This record gives sequence, structure tokens and C-alpha cells, in this order.
Amino acid sequence: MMQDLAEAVDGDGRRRGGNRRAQILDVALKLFAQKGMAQVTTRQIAQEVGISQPSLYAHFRSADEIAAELCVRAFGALAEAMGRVAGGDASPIERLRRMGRAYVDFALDQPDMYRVAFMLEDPRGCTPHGIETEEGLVDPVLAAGLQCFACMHRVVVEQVGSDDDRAMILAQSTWAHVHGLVSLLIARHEFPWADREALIEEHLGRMSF
Amino acid sequence: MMQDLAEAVDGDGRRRGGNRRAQILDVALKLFAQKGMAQVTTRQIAQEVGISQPSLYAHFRSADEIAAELCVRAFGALAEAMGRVAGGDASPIERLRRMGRAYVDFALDQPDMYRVAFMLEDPRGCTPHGIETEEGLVDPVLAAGLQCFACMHRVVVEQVGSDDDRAMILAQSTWAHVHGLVSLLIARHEFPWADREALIEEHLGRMSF
DNA sequence: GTGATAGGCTATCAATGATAGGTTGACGGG
DNA sequence: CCCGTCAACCTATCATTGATAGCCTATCAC
Repeated sequence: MMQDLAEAVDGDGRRRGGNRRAQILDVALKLFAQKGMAQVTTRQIAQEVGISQPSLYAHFRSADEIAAELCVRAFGALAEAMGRVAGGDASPIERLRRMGRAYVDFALDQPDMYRVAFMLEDPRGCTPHGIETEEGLVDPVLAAGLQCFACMHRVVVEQVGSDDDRAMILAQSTWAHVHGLVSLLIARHEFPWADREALIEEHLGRMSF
Repeated sequence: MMQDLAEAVDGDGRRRGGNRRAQILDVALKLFAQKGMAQVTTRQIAQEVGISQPSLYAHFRSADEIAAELCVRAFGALAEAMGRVAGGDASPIERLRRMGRAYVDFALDQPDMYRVAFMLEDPRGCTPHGIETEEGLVDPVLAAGLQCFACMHRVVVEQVGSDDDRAMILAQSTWAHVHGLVSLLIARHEFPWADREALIEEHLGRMSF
């Protein structure tokens, strides 16, 4: 069932090449989004993929590593979403607000992906892809997060320069500002929020240098 | 072992009255803070309390209910911390900043308590204290959260009035602003943050009406 | 062919949250 | 004083979960 992802599949349903890993991640993300992270088991993932549960461990060292890899993916997707609106002729503050809007839209459109990226208990310690985090070798999860943050930082630097720590502080504060809203909207959707669109607009409008 | 919490204990170590529940919560919070929420098991809690693991279920319907109850507690403690600095003769914005500072201090001093309150996957569905959430009966977790939020809302109302939705939107935006910083500092402590104190000061300084 | 390797399977573990059913001891009415 | 009640606890036991061990099979380089 739904094995037809336009990828090479032989008679038994076995895939060639290394895309099983990607398929597992796709399935895991789908299940996370459907049932919530805590309710998804390795057996469910394996069944949906069409393999046995222990076979997952040929591709990932642990269940947490799947989440960590999804975390890297999510950071990448978010960075890309922001990157798409980061350029242009508008003023830095205007572009920063557009990035904030892209950020909010991304998070609310794919709340579980955002959750994996930003609200996980501890995505480290489960370094994806077998990369041993040695000295000098950066944790891929952290690296992806940094790349994502750098999008915002660059625009702030355009405005205030990068001489002292001010740009860094402003960028981090801005990031926190936007993250705060979407993380609360996602984690506390039962809260009696004001009109969502008005709230978002007001919140983004309060961004400044 | 550390049974001496200045409460009535009979010869067998059995407690009289209903404070077992409170003791379990104390122990659970301590263990959460020590080892992180995901690493604490019901057996560890029970052992630390000095009872068998199934005995926990005489006081809580599930493990999640323990977390939910701690969530209520955390909201209460946070509301109290903010309430302590909410009064006085200073301007509303000044008092709002003081509340923000109290909020930040609370969250960073007790990150696991804050985590339980604001970053749990889904604290609902495990309504504490056996209260069935019927129509018209509010979920205790939500009620505690609302009480906590009301602290901020009141101060905002002092400034802008409560005629239209603006006070609500501003209060929620402000809450999100502060929450964003502490939740990121807690969840991403491996991130290369700028100087923490400078960052917090800048962030709080950017609060406004 | 033949050996290596990737990918998979069944069987099985230890640990975890949760339940079933029985036991103990305090307490109050008759 | 006795007996029912009730809260709190225990042991034994489940089903489920993440993870490991050991074996099988197809593909491919040589």
C-alpha cells in the first residue's frame, strides 16, 4: 500500500539504493503528524514502511535517531522557507518581517515538523547518520539549527552591522520572539487565543531593531 | 531514606492523611529535574517514595496524570512569582517588565518545572484529581494556565483598557515574547547563545504596548 | 563460481506502564 | 467487643515497547 513513491521497487517491494532511509523518515513524519510523536511506535513505522520492526535498526541506530534526523530535515525546510523571502529590495526590517511570516506559516502548516525541530526534549546524543560528534566535528542537528538561525542573523547584520554583539543579541531575541508565538499556538492549541491572524500580525509588527 | 519531610509517619513508614499524593509529586518533580522527564519511570518514583510501583495508581490514574498535576502546580508557582511583582506604583510597562523578569527567573531557575508546564506534548486528556472535564467544567490544567496568563493580561488592561480585543492580543503577544526566549534557552541550551544576561535584558527591554 | 555485503526476517530480551486480586490496619456503629 | 468499610498497600502478572542476536537471501564485483 502506497509504496508508489516514484522510486525503484523490485518484485518483492524491496527498494534499491539507499532510499529506504528516506522512506522511513517520510513515514515517521507522516505518523508523527497524524497521531502525535509520543503515540508513534517503531512497529507502526515499520508496518507502514512494509518491513519488520527490527529492520529499522539497519538504517537507524535508535528510535531517537529517527527523530533527530527529522529534526535536521525540519531545520533545513524552515531555512529554505525563510531563504525564499530573505532577499529583495525591501528594507531589512521589512524582509525580517517577511521571514517571520514565512516562519509562522511553516510552523503552523506543519506543526509536528516544527515540534520535532524545536520542542524535542533532547535531540542531541542521537547524532544522525552515524557521524560521531568528535572534537571539531559539529553535531548535525546543531549545525542545521545554526544554518536556520543564520538566515535571520544575516538580515539583522544588514541593518545594524556585525561589529559588536548587538546583531547577535537582536537576532536571537527576534528568533525567540517569533518562536514564542508559534510554539505556544502549537503546544497550547486549547488555549482561548485571540483571533489567530490578528494576533500574528500584531506580533510580527512588534518586531524591530 | 529521606522520608523525613516533617510529616506524620507511623511505624511502618505509612503516612496518614492524603499527603502521599503530594509526596509523590515532590519526588516526581525532583526526579524530573535530576534526570529529565523522559528518563524517569514510575518504578523510580515509587522506589524513591518508598512504595511499590502499582501503588502509584491508587493516587494517580496514569503516569501522565502525575505530569499534568505538576503542570498545574507549575502554573500556580509561576502565577505567584509574577503576582509578587505585579503591584506597586510603577507604570504598567515597568511592572510588565518586572513580571517578565520574574517569569524568566522562574523558568531558568526551575527549567523542568517550566518544561512540564509549557512544553509538554499534551497535558490534557489526563485531567488531574479525578475531575471529569464535563461541559461547563474547566480542565484544571487549562484553568491554571489561564490564571497564570491573567496576571499579564491585567497589567496590559491597565494600560490600554479592555474595550476591544487589543488588550488580549497584546497580552498574548507579550506572553509569547517572553516564553519564546526562555523556552529556547531551556530546550536549546547547546546553542551558542549570546551573553545570557545581556540577551534577557535586551529581550525584556523590547517589550512594549 | 565465490565471497562480500546490504537488507531483511524470526525469535527473543529487558524494561515500562498498567491491571487483577488479595492483605493489612484504622475507624465507627451496633 | 465485633464486624463491615475503606484506604492504602502488596505480589504477581500483562501487553507493549525499544532493542539485540542470529540466520537467510539476493545482488554484485572479481
